Amino acid sequence: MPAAAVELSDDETLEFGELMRSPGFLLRLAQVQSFDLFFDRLAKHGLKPGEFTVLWVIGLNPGLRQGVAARKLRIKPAHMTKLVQRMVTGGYVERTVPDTDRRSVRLQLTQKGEAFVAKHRAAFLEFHEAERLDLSEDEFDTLMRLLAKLTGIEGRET
Amino acid sequence: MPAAAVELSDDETLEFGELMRSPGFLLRLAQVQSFDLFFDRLAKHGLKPGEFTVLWVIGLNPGLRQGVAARKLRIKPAHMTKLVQRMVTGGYVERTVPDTDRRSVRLQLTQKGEAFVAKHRAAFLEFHEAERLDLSEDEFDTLMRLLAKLTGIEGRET
DNA sequence: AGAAATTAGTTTACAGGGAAATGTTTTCCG
DNA sequence: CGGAAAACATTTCCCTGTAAACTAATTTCT
Repeated sequence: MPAAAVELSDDETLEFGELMRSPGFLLRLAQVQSFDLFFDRLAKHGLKPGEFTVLWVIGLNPGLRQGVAARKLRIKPAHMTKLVQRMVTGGYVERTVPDTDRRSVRLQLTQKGEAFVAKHRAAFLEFHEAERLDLSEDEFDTLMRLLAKLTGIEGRET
Repeated sequence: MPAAAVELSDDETLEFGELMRSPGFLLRLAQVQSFDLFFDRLAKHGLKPGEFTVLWVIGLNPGLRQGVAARKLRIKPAHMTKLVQRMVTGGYVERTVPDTDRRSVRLQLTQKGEAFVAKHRAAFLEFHEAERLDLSEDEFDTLMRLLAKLTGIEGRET
């Protein structure tokens, strides 16, 4: 073998090159990490990120149309159907078909659903803090703002 | 019906509440969006984000150990095995089991693999720009920096 | 009004990725 | 040295989420 073995990455340090400028790549990494953390912290409460998010949003927007929720939360309609079915079966959500447009479905929390959200609200909010990892408060705010802008999301008021 | 119908979200505007401060939520939204854009732009080149990323990284780190790649790219070992198998079958990647440690597997691109990466490099880099959407250059840089910090990633030099 | 097109949600059939168990090879340590 | 434990990758099985086709209701066009 020649004198200098090819710059071999036998250690744990990797060259990423332009990947470090790739939003898609970094976003995926960050999201997977955040997901793992979520399970570490909240799985014991019986929370799954998608399901709890949907309950949360229905709670804040009673009478929400199922399709609107799917679009805004970027959940595919087919999947949303299953999610909602599970939540209805579990007794957390109620479906209503309004007379004005009988194609659509409106969602609202049952009392059990309200109670569930209320019960886990604190753990959920606290988790946001954990996710900051070692970002300063400013950095965290900036990150939230940029992600919101990137996704074109806009909540009402706060 | 009573005078003021419950604050009904029959329109398309949604209240997210504290979700707007949830990294996990915003990261997922951003990542799904980025993914969709990737397919819009690059599916015609036959590129899938995961696969191309792996090829890219192997190209930059010849002799990379499969397990290290899995850890760094946050791909589960089981999935990495399948990915690599496909790429070996396709003739893009070569696997070598070194004599010094016959448990491990080292990866490198074949000529075909090199050619493939070279061919699509431009489209891939250009895509990063598209992903900026309407972020300014400063905002984009900041976002990349914060995501890198959040994930604790570090490439060698730039 | 009545056919055509659009919108909403569901069903079915399938692919992608994950957890757990397995088969090897290597390291640790008495 | 030799057996236990660890490291690495693969295989098997399962679950989540997706695409595509479908049913039902509503709107549009003439």
